[in-house]
Amino acid sequence: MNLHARPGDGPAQPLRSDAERNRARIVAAARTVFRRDGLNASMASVAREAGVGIATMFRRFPTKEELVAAVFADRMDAYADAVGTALDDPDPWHGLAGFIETVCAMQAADYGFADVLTMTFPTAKALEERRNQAYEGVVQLIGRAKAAGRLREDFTPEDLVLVHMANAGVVNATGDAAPDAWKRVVALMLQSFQAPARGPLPDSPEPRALYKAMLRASRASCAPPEPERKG
Amino acid sequence: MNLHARPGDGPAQPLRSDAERNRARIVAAARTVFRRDGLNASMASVAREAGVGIATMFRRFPTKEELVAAVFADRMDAYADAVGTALDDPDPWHGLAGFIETVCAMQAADYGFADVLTMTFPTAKALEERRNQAYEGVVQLIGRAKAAGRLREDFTPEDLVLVHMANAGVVNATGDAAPDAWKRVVALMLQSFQAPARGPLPDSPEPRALYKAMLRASRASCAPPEPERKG
DNA sequence: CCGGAAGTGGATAGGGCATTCCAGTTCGGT
DNA sequence: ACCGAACTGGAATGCCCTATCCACTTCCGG
Repeated sequence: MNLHARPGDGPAQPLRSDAERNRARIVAAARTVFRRDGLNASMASVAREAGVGIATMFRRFPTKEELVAAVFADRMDAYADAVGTALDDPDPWHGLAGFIETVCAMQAADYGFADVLTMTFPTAKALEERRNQAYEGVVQLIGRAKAAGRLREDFTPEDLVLVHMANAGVVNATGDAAPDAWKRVVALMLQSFQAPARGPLPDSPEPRALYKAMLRASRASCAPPEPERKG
Repeated sequence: MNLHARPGDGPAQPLRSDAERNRARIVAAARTVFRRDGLNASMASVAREAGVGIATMFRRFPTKEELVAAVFADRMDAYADAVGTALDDPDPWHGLAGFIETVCAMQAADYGFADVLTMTFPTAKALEERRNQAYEGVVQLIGRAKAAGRLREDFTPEDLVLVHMANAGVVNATGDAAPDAWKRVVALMLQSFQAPARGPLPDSPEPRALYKAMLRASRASCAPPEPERKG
């Protein structure tokens, strides 16, 4: 699971042992905090949780995006793996449905990841690469499920993102007061994905528009309060 | 539309004319700000938008909940009215579907209202009364649509709240980058609500649990940052 | 075991937000 | 026109957040 992989993961000279230790503590703390509070958690709160000075945070992770990338690398791996598993399923519909359920469960278990799936982080190369990799798998999966006549013909890959957004909404709103509510919503969506379609749908959003939306959201989380606009 | 109705709307002696004018400006400003930024907008930003001193805000609306109640009174009226319209429809399924579309459109047009529909504000009597009134209408509507054999039998009133939460998630995530994405999600959900059901669903959340969730959310928006928990 | 590079945390600047206080202003009945 | 009550805005307090700086500490190769 690449526990020691760092963003650049490259030639940059290795950290001194104590620095490496602190780095790990920071990532672990961030994992906890993001899971609990979502991506809106502050850098400061992560530093506190890690028991480390604020400066240490910023030296190691100058931007929240880098921290997010480090924290969710393994979740993204699991996400990509889940697509692989789905592709291995001899029944493509069963594979797709299982994949969607699995991923939504991951969102329910980690508020931070719920957010991550509705955003895009252009500078987090490794993360986005995994996402694209998963995307390609999903496209295949969709094609096969349609070919098998189990998935409605007008289903698009963008619909998957919409599912993530809707699920994030339910998960965030219900919290642990109704921890299983998302399952019902996801089941409902899955049923309407089945072929034959019960009716036409409004157009799927343009991929570019959706990308813009995801970008906007990540910027809102990772570089917040602008000077405040005036009338 | 009760433009001049105030929360208590009662015997409390009338405001001085200048105070009343400021009050109106505050409510108008809050309407604008909440619509644009959702309920997380700060009291301070509303005061700025209104061009009024901060103290004036707090004297008139000591809690954000009261401001929210004043601002969304008319939206809640429209919400209740929409149920009435739906009940007048000779085709109960058509009525229900139209209602859901209408309300989700209201959410898309007003981020603040999108939030309001996923929260509950115990002290805002008028608001909650309207909500309950709408709720009763919805229960009837559901009954009729089931009786007409058009709505799946396991549909519950709580599902409507889940729709609001999911829709809020989509609306918030897409913003104006993909302003119509919600329509597709809502259409999908509607199709899966149709009878006959395509399969069983996980249980609907308990009404009490859902209430707790909605309460939690409103508290998060109206009385935020607790001291920060420690490890 | 020693010295410099690497690393550390606290202090600090700069900004936002909620909330309270108060000296000055405006309203409106007489 | 007057005067007290009602009302006003800004200043002050206290907290949290991002980001940077810097004097001090720790590591580790020679």
